Amino acid sequence: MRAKRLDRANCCAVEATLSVIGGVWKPMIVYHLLEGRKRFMELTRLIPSATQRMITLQLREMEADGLLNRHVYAEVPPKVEYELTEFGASLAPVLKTLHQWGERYQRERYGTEPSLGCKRVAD
Amino acid sequence: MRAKRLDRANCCAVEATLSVIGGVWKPMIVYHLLEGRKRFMELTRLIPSATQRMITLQLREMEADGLLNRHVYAEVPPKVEYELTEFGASLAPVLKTLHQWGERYQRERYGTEPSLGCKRVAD
DNA sequence: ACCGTTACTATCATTCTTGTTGGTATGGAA
DNA sequence: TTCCATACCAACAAGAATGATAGTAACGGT
Repeated sequence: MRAKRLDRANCCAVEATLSVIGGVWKPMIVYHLLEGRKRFMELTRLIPSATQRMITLQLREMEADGLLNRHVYAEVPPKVEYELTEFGASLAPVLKTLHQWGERYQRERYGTEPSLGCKRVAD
Repeated sequence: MRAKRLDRANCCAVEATLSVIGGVWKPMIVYHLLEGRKRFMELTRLIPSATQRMITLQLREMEADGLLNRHVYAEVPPKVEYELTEFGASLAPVLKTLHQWGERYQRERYGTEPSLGCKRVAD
């Protein structure tokens, strides 16, 4: 990823995309948010392999990239919801492409059957 | 990328693909090899921002993933050529998809014109 | 009165990734 | 004869990403 010293504006467009959805969690976050807006805690429960800290950091970056909006409710305990923008939702076909190639890779290299649970992406 | 502790065989297919072409250099290597087989030194000159060490490491991983073949000539000074497999070449449409989304991202977020030099991917 | 809940932030420790440097063998050029 | 070129590898250093842990405020439930 090395997002730090990458010039997103002028690098190759392929790199730009990878800097936006590369990594392990951003695709998962997008995937879950394609279902609808979700609270922070919901996301952490949907992605138990990620720490809260990571989810927070990824959400911040995605917000800065215009992929999602943050809806803060002035309540206690706090309530914050995240929702994909139209732009963020436009990643769906990109994820689909990545998913299809990945399935071929897993089949040819490992003889693995595609894992379930990515229905929104696979369709 | 954190390739280390990722189970490529059983993880989500999206992750699998990202583990194979994620990062800054693998897409560039694939891109240049789509033009035809190339020697090691050619690649380092085509991708001057990467150190030789990185190119070597990336090539090794890509070979292990079945994306390319290594042709070693028993000569001195050494001569080694790298060539995409059919499987590796099947990444072209994936790169294209990433490239197209990246262009939109750069246009909408930064008003940047698409950078030249990715013709083989852009078509 | 006490505890759990939420959506974080801040700090440190650990692990991963990348860079830097130096070395190798030998044939051909200068 | 000395130097360069090639395709690396090994060792160490620096830098970046991630994990673990603790803390916050105020409300509802027991």
